Amino acid sequence: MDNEPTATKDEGFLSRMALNDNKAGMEGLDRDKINSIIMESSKGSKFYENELKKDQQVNQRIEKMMLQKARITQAQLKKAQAQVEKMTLALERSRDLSRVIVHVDMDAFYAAVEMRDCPELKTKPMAVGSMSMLSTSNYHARKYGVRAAMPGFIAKKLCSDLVIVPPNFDKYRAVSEEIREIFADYDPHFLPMSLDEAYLDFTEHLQQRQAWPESLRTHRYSSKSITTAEKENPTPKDIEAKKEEDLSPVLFEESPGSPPGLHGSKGANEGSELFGTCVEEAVREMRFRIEQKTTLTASAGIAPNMMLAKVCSDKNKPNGQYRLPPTREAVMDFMEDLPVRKVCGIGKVSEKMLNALGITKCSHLGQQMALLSLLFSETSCRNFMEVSLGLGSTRISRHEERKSMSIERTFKELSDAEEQFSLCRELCKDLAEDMKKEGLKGKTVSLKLKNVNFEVKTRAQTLPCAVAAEEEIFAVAKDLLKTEIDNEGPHPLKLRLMGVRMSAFVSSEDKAPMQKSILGFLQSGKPESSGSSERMGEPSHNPSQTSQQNATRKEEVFPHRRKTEETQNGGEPQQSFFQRAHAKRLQLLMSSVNTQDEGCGAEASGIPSKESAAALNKNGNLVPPVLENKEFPVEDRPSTSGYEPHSQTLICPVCSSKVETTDLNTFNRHIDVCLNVASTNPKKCEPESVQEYLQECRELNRRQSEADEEQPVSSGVCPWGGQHGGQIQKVSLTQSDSKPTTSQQCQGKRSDLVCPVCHLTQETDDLAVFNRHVDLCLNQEVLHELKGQAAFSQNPSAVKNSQNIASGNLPKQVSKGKNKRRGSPSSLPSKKLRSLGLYNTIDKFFR
DNA sequence: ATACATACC
DNA sequence: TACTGGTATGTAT
Repeated sequence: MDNEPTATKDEGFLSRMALNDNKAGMEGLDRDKINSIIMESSKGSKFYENELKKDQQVNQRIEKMMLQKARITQAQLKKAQAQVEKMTLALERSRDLSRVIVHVDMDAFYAAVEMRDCPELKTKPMAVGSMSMLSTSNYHARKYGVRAAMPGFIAKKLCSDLVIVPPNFDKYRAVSEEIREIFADYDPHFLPMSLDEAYLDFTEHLQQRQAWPESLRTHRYSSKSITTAEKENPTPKDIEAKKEEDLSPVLFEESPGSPPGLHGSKGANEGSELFGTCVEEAVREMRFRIEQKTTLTASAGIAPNMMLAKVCSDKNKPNGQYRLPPTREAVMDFMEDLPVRKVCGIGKVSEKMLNALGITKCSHLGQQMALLSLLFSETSCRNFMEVSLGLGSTRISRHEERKSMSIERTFKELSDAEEQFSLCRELCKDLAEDMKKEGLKGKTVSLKLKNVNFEVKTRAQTLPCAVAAEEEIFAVAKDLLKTEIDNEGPHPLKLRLMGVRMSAFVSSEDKAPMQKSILGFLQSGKPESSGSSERMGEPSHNPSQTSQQNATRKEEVFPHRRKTEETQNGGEPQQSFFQRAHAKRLQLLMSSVNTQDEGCGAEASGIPSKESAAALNKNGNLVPPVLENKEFPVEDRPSTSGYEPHSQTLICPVCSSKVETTDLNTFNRHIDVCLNVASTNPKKCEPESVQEYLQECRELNRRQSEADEEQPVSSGVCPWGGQHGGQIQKVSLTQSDSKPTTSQQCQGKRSDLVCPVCHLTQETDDLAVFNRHVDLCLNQEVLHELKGQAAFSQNPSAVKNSQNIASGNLPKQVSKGKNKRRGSPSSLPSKKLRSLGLYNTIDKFFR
């Protein structure tokens, strides 16, 4: 009594820790005893503590929800009710009972495979997995509460006789192939959910099946299953018996199975069985064939949609099937008492939250929709509503493209930074391998860390260009990791898991080169006159040239980007110079990052990759970070732009993405990563080369400074106004003095527009004129870079004050950085070097 | 876009 | 001794 609070807490907590007898069949277990063993085994562990913590968080979420609920007025509820009813009607109208969806699920798959291949196991409680984690258990073991996702050492406490078999995934895959062959006979478009599970649309099959002769519906008992029997000439009856003998041990004695009456060989030849034409017969036939082929049993659910089929397949598991008739009434009856937890997608947490609202059965969902609509997100609500009505997908579609690929590893305890980095590299290597296998390239790299207290952290960075190579991934991952290590201050990160994930894959078309656009741009040959109207993503209007080198490159350049731009701009180039500059940087990045054949390799477009990769580095350094400004069209820059002093979002000058931090170190690290990625190269530069190169750069920089003095740069007005030859301007959070005031922006009475490319002040108030200038600068840069010219000898003639673009242009930086990284400074044309001027940048790279 | 949580197998 | 690994998606910022 006095420890009532504790008891209460434990009570709720049990829902998290305790075994879930909800999904699998373990009725009549000594649940309390099992739970107490589980708790005993867990208590005090880091894992347990973390689970407790998570549970508290859920409780808080629930509290918050309850508070929200308390604040709901009758009027709100009434209004919500009206909407819910409308919605319900609409959903009801969409109800489609015409499809026959089947969900098939192998019984205790991994365990069953192992038992099949090792008969001694059949009589024992066993599980597949390790002392740390089990992936499946057989039905003997389940009686003890041993189940999937339970650590083996706890399972051992529940059942000391438990045999733990390490997994043989190759074997499971092979079996999976076998059953999938059968699935395909019933639905060639079946949707596999895992090795042992799939959705099938039986609708078509059933239509055809009606006309099938018996011969097509007759299936022999395979010799395989008989092999295990001792009989030489088994009769069907013997086989039935044998089946019971051989397979039942896998299952509970009280296994529902198929009704014996349905089995048998009525009307069939000896050693074979005839199946009818109805759904149930067809599904039973499929399961029969699976069993004959693999000696493993499957369970199935038959229903008008996927959600229901899934629940149904669980109903008579193991080795059974359940059909829900396709009538609204049957469906609604079925949902009536169905616990919400049974529904796919409603897990522990959702269940707990719903329970807190008194919702335990699916019918409650329907009754409480008005309330739910005020407490949950639209997506959740919609889902709840569909569930309550027994609705679900009626068409199964093969999964589209994968969205991410990842690898993670759990290990003992890793606190040494060096080891962490090398582990990280390992992961990147393996991931890169996997990516290569599927020919994927992604833009987002995520790092996942779990410390010894089981606290999980993820850190991600999105690049402007898709990458796939180990080095490219590692460049990002290692920096994310470094940031975390640094953030941990003097203490080491004590990790138990590390993972790396790639996502934001480019679609296959997008993998095609973007640099073609640069080429096309070049080839279009009229940069001056049409510079500002020739968008970066625009494909060449005269595809004539590059074809030899780019035989494989299609002229579909930058497809999705172009689409976007056209949509937004109505085909007219109305981007701000920032947008255009961004596009340009992207292109440069694309051509420099991917120095390999595929993707947007520079070589493919005829740009020597050495030079282009360098461009990246320089690029990044040249362009100082910018405070965020979402809109940014110069023409109508809102007064609330990122120029406001209080703005705290920084924009990376390299990748142009927002960096959500106010920590300048973090921000700078981000920039480092971008730069590193761009210039990724496993090889280190030789020291002499480096020295030599730096020397040259300093020299150039000196000359440049002199030149700059003749063309003073208005300081700081333009966020890109890198006055120091492109050194990265460490952003200070108090930049108010360097930002134009609102009134300046609005009144436009200023002559302080600075070209972000050439860094020269443009004496014009006319934004159109200014934009034209920037266009020309950008175009010229690209042109000259691609033509291998060292510096711009010409200036956009249309705009005054545009001479001497040399010091800060992006392409030159590209050349420089890359060369440096490649460790082949000698190959760097001195002309190019001359145009660099940014030894600080270089320095940074070499440090 | 990023971080974190939930869910499923 | 010991509580996974891979993917998708939802929620919140």
